Amino acid sequence: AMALLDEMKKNGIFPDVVTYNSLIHGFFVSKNLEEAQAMFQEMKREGISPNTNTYSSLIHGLCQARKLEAAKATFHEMKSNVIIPDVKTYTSFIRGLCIVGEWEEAKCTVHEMESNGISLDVITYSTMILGSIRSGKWEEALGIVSDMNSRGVPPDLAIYNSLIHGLSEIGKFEKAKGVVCDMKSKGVSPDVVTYGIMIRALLQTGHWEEAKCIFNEMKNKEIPGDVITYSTLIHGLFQNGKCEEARDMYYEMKSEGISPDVVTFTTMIHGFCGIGNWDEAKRILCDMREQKVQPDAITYYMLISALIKDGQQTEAMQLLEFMAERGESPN
RNA sequence: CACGGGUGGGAC
Repeated sequence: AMALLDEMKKNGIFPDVVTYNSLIHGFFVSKNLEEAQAMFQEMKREGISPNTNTYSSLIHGLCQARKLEAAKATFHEMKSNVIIPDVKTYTSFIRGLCIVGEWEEAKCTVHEMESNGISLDVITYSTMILGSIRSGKWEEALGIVSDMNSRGVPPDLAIYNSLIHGLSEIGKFEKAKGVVCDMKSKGVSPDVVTYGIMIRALLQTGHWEEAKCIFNEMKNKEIPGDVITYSTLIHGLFQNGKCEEARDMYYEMKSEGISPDVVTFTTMIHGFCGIGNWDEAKRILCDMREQKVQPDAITYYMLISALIKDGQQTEAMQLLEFMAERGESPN
């Protein structure tokens, strides 16, 4: 990108605000914070005035990198240069505040944007909902959802999923179920992710039979499970001591034409090693090899620990060497 | 021109 920039300058095509905005954005997404900021300084040196998008990119990049002080300073600079922030500028900044846990400050910023005549859009609301959940304010999150409904900005699938996920994570599973009912009644259909969240939550709380019911419900709704759904089920069934059921899921997914991936294989092998069923574990390893799925660092870690726990230190060492030979570096 | 949010799986 820099070579191209040089080339254009040499050919007398001078970068404008759009060029610089692209560069700033590009450097931020490639995590080159200093370069991004250098581009901002360069454009100002060259007498090119930053616009709303320039500041939005900077604020977004700085917030993403958790440089909130710098983001605040940039936002301040923007306003003092009378560049008007838009909904995206505000949303990026609000998200940054939420990321670092400055929930009250985030709410103040929302008031500020509203008093400047900028309405929250679905993404701003989404940011606030996630922020409230992460600050432990799940009641506020639910309140924002009802605000959205009354203000004619209905929550989308992403918002419902993040809410259901957040509530499940903090053990508010009944509330999560309530949200699933709400979304259905508002005509937003749960997708494979929604079901995945519910299935995982049920399995983690020991409700494996109910998890299977939900899985059947999704199949009846013609939402086919994918490799993640099956891996979640397999893992959870093993955790619940339902090894036969887990194995059935493995064969079911294969018969559905869904190829197990490295996570599925690792989960299966881990499950069988955990109960000392080495024969089954080996069978899965063979399947994995046949399917040409490469073990990753986690697979090796799991196998090596299983061998050590079984007193097979020599084999564990051999596996470590093998892993290195295969170009997989131990973590 | 570019640009903002969110969503499920494995070892520890």
